[in-house]
Amino acid sequence: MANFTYQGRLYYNPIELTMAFIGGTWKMPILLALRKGAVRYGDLRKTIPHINDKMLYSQLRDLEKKGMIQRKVYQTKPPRVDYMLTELGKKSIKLIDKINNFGEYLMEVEGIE
Amino acid sequence: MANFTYQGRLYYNPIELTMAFIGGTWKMPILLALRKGAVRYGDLRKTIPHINDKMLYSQLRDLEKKGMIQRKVYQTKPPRVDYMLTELGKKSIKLIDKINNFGEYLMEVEGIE
DNA sequence: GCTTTTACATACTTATTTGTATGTAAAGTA
DNA sequence: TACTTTACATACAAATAAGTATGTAAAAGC
Repeated sequence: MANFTYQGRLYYNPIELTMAFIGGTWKMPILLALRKGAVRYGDLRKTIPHINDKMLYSQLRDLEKKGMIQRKVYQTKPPRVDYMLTELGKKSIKLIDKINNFGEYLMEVEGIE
Repeated sequence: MANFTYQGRLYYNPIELTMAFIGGTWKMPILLALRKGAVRYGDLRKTIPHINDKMLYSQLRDLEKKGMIQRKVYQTKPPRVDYMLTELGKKSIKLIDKINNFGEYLMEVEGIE
């Protein structure tokens, strides 16, 4: 497995690429929040605990750039914007569920509740 | 799902806990390198591309502290130290494979080779 | 006419992660 | 006797990620 670049960054293996798509503190919570269908910006804010505007908007932009989510703007005042998973985004959900499940297993093993 | 702490850090959800165990640039490559059995320190260095001593040793310490790997020291000169997966570490391999597979899928989709 | 709402956007600071350079012990090798 | 090997360890710097504070437009509500 050789190195490769994607969107101007160098990667050493497929794992790093996966993490570019779903890694960091907020991407997986955002993707999970969209699993049932379109959600507006303000509702994402309310649904995802502890997230702030800068993180939400910058991660939404990045997920859009990577083709994981779609943005839909309604020309109303005040504005309304919906976000939804693309096909690629939907494919990531199964993996994110597994990552979440492993975390729950760890909580059990470590006696965390 | 409320917040919780583990080893002195605060977590908001199980995903973050999983990433504490297998996340970062080097933990998954290290764990995969141990999947076939015990490997010595020096061989890990040679097997994992681009890793440096500081990253290897600090991630090994962290993985050990989290119960993912075991360390076995042979009292020889120069020293020999083997690392191997614990049961918990073995359980992580299936998940890491899935993360790797998703990355390979992304490479296909994005036309990276 | 002043405040609120919505969905951002930017500047700046802080925290976390990663990388570089260098050092160590103690025996074996040239 | 000087150099190499092994498995670390530490100080420090650079890079990346995350968080804080503040601002914007334009219409609707009080």
